[in-house]
Amino acid sequence: MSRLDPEPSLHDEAARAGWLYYVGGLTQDQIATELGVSRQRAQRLVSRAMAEGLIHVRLNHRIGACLDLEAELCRRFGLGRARVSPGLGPGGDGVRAIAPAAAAELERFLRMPQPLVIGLGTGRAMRGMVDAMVEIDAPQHRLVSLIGNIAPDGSASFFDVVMRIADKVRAPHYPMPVPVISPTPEENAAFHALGPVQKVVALAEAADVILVGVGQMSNDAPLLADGFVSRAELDEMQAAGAVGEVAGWVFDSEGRYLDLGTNMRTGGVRVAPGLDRPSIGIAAGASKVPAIHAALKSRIINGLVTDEPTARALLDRA
Amino acid sequence: MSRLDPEPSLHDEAARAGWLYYVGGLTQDQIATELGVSRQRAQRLVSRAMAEGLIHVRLNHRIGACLDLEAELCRRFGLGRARVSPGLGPGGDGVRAIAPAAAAELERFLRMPQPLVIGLGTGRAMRGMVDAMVEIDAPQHRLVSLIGNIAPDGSASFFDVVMRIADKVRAPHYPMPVPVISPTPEENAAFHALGPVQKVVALAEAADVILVGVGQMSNDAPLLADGFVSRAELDEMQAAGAVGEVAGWVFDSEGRYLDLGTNMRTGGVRVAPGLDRPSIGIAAGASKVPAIHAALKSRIINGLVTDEPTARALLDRA
DNA sequence: TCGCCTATCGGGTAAATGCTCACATCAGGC
DNA sequence: GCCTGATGTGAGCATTTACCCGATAGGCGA
Repeated sequence: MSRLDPEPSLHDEAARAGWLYYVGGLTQDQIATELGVSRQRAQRLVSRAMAEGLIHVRLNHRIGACLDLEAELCRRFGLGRARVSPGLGPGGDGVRAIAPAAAAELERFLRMPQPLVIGLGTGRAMRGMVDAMVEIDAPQHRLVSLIGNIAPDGSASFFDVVMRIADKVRAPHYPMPVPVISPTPEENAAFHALGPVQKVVALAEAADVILVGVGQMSNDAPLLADGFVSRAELDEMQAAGAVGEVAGWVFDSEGRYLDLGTNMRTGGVRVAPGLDRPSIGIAAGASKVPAIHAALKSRIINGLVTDEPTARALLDRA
Repeated sequence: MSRLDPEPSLHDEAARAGWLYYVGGLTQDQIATELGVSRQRAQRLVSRAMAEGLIHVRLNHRIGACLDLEAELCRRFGLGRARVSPGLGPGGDGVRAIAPAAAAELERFLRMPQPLVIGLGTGRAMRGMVDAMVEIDAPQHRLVSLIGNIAPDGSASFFDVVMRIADKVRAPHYPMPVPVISPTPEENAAFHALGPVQKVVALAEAADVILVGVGQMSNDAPLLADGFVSRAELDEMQAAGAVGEVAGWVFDSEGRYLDLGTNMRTGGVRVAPGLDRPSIGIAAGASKVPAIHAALKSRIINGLVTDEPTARALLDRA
C-alpha cells in the first residue's frame, strides 16, 4: 500500500514499524512483509522508533500506593501538588520513571489558555521530561531559562532544554545569555548589567510557573562532574553545609542559599523560597533525597514530581 | 467490562507490571522477582494491563504519507479537519487504527476551556475512541447523546459511549431517553413530545461539536445485525439508494436523508447537513467507503478521522 | 583510483515471550 | 455433602525477539 510513495524517510518508516508493532500488535515478521523489508530491518526500525521517542507509552491508572504517597507529601510539606510515579525496581533509573509524569505536568500548564511565563531549569530530569512530552501548539506561553546558557567549555548541548520545549510547542523562548557560572563575581555582574540580560532576568523573576531539577552536592555532584565547580570549592561549600542546588544555586540542609563559593558567581536567577506561584521540582534518586528535602523545607519548591522510593525516603526523613 | 467489579489490588498490580514492562523495560522475569510472583503471573499481569487499557501507546510522529492524505481530503471535500492514521496492514482492524487519533481529537475539544456541548453518536469506532482516551477533568463541557438509549431488547451495553466518556472527564451527560428506533412513527412522536426529551433534543441540536460513527447499509449493516431494522426494511431502503447512516439516520449515495423505512421512526436528532460547527466522522474500513463518501459529499460531516487505506479509497472515488 | 572506515545488512542463536493444557481452588446450587 | 462451572495457577513448549558477527556497500580522503 505504501508502494506508491516515492521515498519514505527513515523516520517515517520507523514510525510506521513502531505503529504496526505497538498499536497494531503485528509481529516483526508481519511488519517485515508489510513494509517489504527483512525481519532484521523491521526489528531495527521498531527499536529505533522506541529509542527516538517516536512511540510514547503512558500509564493510565493511578496506583493506590503512589496516590497515598502523594497525599502524604502534600500534607507533610504543605505542597500544592505532588506526583509520584511507581518505582522501576532496584536497577531502575529514577529519571526514566518520572519523565512521563513530569511531561504530563508540563503539558498541563502548556494547555492552559491564558498566557504563562514558564521558568525552566536544566539537568537530566528536565531533559527526560522534554523527551517524554508530546508536541502541542501553545504559542501563547513564553518559556524562559532560569540558568545561563554559556558553559565553561562552550558546549551548549546540556542547556537546550528550553529550546527543545519551545521547539515542540512552537512558543517563544528566552535563553539566559550569561555564563552558567562566571570565573569572577565581577564578570557575572558585568553580564547582568547588560540590558538584554536584565530583560530576561525580569521575565524569569516574574515566571508564573517554575519547573526545575534538583541537584545534590555530595562528592559526585553534577556541578563538579560538569566542571562548573572545582574540587576545592565543592569542599568549601560542603563544609558550609551545602546539600543541594536548584538552577545552579547551592543551599544547605535547611534550604537556605549559601553566601559563598559559586553562589557568588552564578548567573541567571535563583528561585526565591516561599513563592506563591507553582515552583515544581522534578527529581528522583536516593542520592538526591537530602537536597530535595532541604528544598521542600524552605519552599524553594512547593510542588514535586518524584518516584516511589524517593517519596518514601523523603517521608522517612521527616 | 470489569467496571462493575472493582478489584483495586489486581488493577494496581497489573498497572505496576505494565509500568515496569513498558516504561521500565524490565523483562517479565525481572518483574516477577520484583513483584514476588511467578513469571506466568507477571506475564498475565502485563497482558492484562494492556488489554484493560491501563497502558496507552501513542505515535508521536506524523508520517508523511498520512499528512499528504489529510491535506488532500481537506482539499477535495472542503473539510475543516482530517486525521489519517497509518493503516494496520491487510488483516488490520480499522477501528483499532483510528482509536488513538479519534481519542486525541476528542481530547482536543475537551481541553478547551470554554464550555462546549459535545454531541456524540455510538458504534464500535466511538467505543474504541473512549477506550483509547485518557482521563481528563473537563466538567465545563456537556456531553449529549444524539441517539436514543433504549434498545429493542433492552440491552444498553451498546449505548454507554456517552456515559463512559462522562465518567472519564467528570462532565455532565445527557442520554437521549427515547428508543433508538420505535416500532411506529406514532410512538416515536409520543416520546419526542415529552418535555424532558425535548430538552435533550434542543441541547443536541445546539451542539458545538459533533462526533459520530458512520455505518454502512449493505447486507451486513450494523443496523440489521443489531436488530434495529428488519431484512425487509433494509431491502426497501437499499432499493431507495441507502448507502450509510449516521446516528441511525439513513442516507443515500449523495448524502440525502431518505424519507422512508426506519427514518420515519428513528429517535434522537439527525445531524443536519452543512453545519458550520465541527461535525466529525470517526470511521474506517473498506465497507464504509461509500457511506463515508456520501456523508462527506452532503457535509453531514465536515471533519473526518480515518485510516490510510480508507482515505485512499475515498480519494480514489472522488 | 585505491583503500580505509563506517553504517547497514542478513544469518544465526540464545533469551524472552505467549499460548495451551491440566490441575487447584472456591463459591453457589441441588 | 457433592457436584459444577468459573476463575486462576504453574509447567511445558512453540513462537517471537534481541543481540552478536561476519559480510558488504557506499562515502571520503589520499
